[in-house]
Amino acid sequence: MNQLDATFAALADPTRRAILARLIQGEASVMELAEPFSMSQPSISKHLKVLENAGLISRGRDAQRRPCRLEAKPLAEANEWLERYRKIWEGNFQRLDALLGALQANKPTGEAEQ
Amino acid sequence: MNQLDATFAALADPTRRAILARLIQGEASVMELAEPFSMSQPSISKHLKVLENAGLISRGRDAQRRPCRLEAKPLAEANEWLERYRKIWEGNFQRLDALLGALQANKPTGEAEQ
DNA sequence: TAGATATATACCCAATTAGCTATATACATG
DNA sequence: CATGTATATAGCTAATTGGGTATATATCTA
Repeated sequence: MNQLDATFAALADPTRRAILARLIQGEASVMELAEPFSMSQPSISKHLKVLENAGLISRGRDAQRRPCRLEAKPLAEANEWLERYRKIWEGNFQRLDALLGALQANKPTGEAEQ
Repeated sequence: MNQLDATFAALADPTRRAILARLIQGEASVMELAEPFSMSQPSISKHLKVLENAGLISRGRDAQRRPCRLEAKPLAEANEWLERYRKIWEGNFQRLDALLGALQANKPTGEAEQ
């Protein structure tokens, strides 16, 4: 599994995304990370292992604690991959803007706009 | 499965990312999309279904063909999610820059730098 | 050294996934 | 209408995943 595979796979789980979001505020122990979830400690440890294997977190040692910290570089790579598509979605948003403009100017059509 | 789950899960596969990359150039039929891969046609159809369910492509009808086109909006959402982390990785890159600067100024340390 | 606390590992299970082959469906054309 | 072309679906399998419980390991502290 290459880096991008691992990064996107790790991000595909909401528990793992929430853990990463928490780590924006700084290091945290497994207990602290587990607290918001109604999930067993081993399950959280498993999620942390997925994140660690993907290079999205690294871990230290503080007595019994193994504090986790965010390693954002793989996220930067994922972001770069997504950047290739930016022109396209901005194009789409322009079209959406145009549609919204038309709807304001004229009567609403009631048409699905998906 | 929410939108972000579905988007990231879809992006976790290199075949699917390659298909999306191909679609930047414009619409393509299933045959055309399958051509670069040594993979059966049904397997490609399955990947396309994953992309479609994630809202990353939509499909038309042109005689027997079901042309696929890119729908980049969910990618924009994924990008927005990643933007939260930008400050952090840019911080890391600064630190890396600082390290590189130090290495240029002084002697290399030979230390592992991850 | 004997707990207590924090974390990891082993193992089980059900669901999902990614591939395959065989077959069905949709449409075009001779 | 018969055949060819494009695509989808069904059904199989092996591997992976995400959850759980029980237990092991590591470290502090009394």
